[in-house]
Amino acid sequence: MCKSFTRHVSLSSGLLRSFNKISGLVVAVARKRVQDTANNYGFMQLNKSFVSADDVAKRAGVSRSAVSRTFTPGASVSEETRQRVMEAAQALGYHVNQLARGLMRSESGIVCLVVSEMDTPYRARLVRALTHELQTAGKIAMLINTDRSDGSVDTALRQTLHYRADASILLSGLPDKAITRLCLNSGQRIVLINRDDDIEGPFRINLDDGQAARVAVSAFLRAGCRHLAFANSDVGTPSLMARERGFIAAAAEFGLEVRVVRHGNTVYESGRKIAQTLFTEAVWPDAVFCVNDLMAFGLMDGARYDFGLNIPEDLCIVGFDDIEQSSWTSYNLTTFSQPVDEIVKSSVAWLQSDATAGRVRSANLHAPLIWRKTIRNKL
Amino acid sequence: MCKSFTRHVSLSSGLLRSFNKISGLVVAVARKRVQDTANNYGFMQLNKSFVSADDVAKRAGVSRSAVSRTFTPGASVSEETRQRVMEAAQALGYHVNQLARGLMRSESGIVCLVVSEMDTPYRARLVRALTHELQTAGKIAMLINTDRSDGSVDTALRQTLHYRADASILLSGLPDKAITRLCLNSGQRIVLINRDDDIEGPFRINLDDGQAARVAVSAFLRAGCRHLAFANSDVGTPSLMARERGFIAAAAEFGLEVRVVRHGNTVYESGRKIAQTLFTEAVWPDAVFCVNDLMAFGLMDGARYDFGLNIPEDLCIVGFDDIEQSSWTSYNLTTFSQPVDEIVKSSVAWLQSDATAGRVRSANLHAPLIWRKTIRNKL
DNA sequence: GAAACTTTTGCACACGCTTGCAAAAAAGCG
DNA sequence: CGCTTTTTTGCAAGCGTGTGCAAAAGTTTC
Repeated sequence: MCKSFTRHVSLSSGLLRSFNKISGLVVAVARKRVQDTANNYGFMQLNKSFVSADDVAKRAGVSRSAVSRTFTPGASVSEETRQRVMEAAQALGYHVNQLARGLMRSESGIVCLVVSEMDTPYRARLVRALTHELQTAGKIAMLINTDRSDGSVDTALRQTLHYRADASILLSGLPDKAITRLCLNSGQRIVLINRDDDIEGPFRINLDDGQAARVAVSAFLRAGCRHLAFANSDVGTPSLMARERGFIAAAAEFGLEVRVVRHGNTVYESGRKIAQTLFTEAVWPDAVFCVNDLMAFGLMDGARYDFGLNIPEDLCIVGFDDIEQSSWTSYNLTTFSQPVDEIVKSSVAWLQSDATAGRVRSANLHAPLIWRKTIRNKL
Repeated sequence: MCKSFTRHVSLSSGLLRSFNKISGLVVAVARKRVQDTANNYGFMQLNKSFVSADDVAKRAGVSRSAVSRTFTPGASVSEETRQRVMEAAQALGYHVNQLARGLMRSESGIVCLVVSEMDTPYRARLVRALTHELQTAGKIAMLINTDRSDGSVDTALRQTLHYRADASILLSGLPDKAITRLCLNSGQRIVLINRDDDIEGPFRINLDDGQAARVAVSAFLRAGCRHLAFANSDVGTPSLMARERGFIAAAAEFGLEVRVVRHGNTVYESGRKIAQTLFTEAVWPDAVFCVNDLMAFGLMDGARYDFGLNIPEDLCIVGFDDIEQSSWTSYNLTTFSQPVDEIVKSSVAWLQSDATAGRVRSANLHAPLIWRKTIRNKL
């Protein structure tokens, strides 16, 4: 309200400003007094709501440009004024307003992570690694949760436009092509992780799912398994379907059929359900490739506790992701490892690469098999 | 570079703008051509890098204020102009620049989540729920990872100032008091989740750890346990220490001593290690309160696979957090449930509450015990 | 149809910052 | 010391938005 008051006083900009600051100061002191009446914070209250470069300039006795240059790497400032500015900034608790800076420069430094079900172990790990890497690259992550159903990815991408994000990284869902193009036209860069599609423009990171599936088949065969099954979710994500196709194809090369069961999401419960399906049929599988570790755990628990099977003696299992729980002794799951570090590094590297170069369009990474205890050595 | 060129052409603002737009268009087309030479995107290239309210105004034949008011809820615009504006905005792909809006209004709509080890199941769940709730409240979450060691929380809080966040929610770590005060003075609101401290100003959410510990003790006693142990990490987080103190005190009321073991972080491995410590001693505990579910799993696996114990016959266990894995059959852990929904709701509600009211300072929530299978019924 | 009132609209300034430009200061040089 | 070259500095315009104010347009009332 003191703001609106200063509005219709017609003074020179300088006078108005200092008046504004003084009245702001009064408010701050008053507010503080309510909170801790006992203490005497007289000195600390010198900063108003948010300290601006103007304030620092005034205190250091230099122009605002000097302040700006002090905080702009590579700008021309003499060592002396830089010192003075830094000192004043320190005293006042000044921080460059990135919002305003982003307004002038074309980049905001913001990168949006678009992700649903982010408490899934694999996703959580990815988000952690991404935020870390982005931070060390001088960027900051905005997290957009697309859990709710209403065309959420598109809404999310629109959000990224609101905040003028430099880039968006999609860990889940696929946007409408029109929206994608809108983002690209707005100068935004887009990274798709494990969600292959045919849109031109985004950087796509994928794993060699087919290759992994082949490795799984030969591992099962070496263990003497003959009845292969594949546990998938029924959402039909491209990378999951690629694993399924690869597995079936590789098995076919050895003249084996694959019992495919698809159910629900890629979660523990689904694996559990699939175990019930598989082991109430006439012929039981002796090897199951689970499209994801969580489903593998559900399947293992189902096999063990509902049907009394021993793993790996009666049943061999392979998962995918190598989440932390896979190394827990209760599961000790043989699984394919998501190269999280590589994914993250290549994403951020691409974001920082020269926009005009535009050579690289995608990365294909390898997921190595981590051997633990859910595939027996021999028959 | 075409930008820098327009800079030293001295034209009227209007002309300069349209020139800028045209040259931007040329660049966009050129860039696009490289990508998909086959297609003809002639029409779609009409939008330059980022569409501004000016562009929309020009196209709709109204003033820029009209555009602004159209996108400002509760502003005075006639239905007719609103229509025209919306139409133009749609056609051009206009999105309000929240950065600029945040510059004018005092609030940016940004809320920072400060968190380390965010791939921990409990933290991940909290982050997911928080981002969701913030979004439905019209705010957006910025994620700040404080994994690296260098005074990271303080650095993080400084980051939140850079982006003029309206608020920060701390899920891990505790900031220096000076920094906290700086944030508060800058008009930022702070929420501390499960990290009690004595700073005046932030909103603090805590659980009744002492009460939970008492419940655990009586549950163990009812099961006939007599040798109580407490598995803690050695980082000394306040809430963890509160659980420890509460457990010891409650046991003391029944004349029982507690064997306390502290080790490492609150992770699986630490629980595993603690099992090795406990079961290589002369007298074995028959009940262990683990400060967190992850440690409980490690301890269970250690007890089962390293020492051949049966749970709950030989050993009763209680955890804390009720993460998803606790309900998996391999563990089936009896544990205290973090009231994530309540935590999230009360945080966001406080953020939206009137700043000047300032009545509420903290919330104390209840963590109910979820009964599963790691405490036996009777002796 | 004029007066009184309400709604809508455009102008212009402000938000906090960057940056090109030209003037001022400092440094180098013969 | 004067001249040239380099570095530093302040000015002012601009980024894209919100909003008070007053003028314009529309509406009601008598």
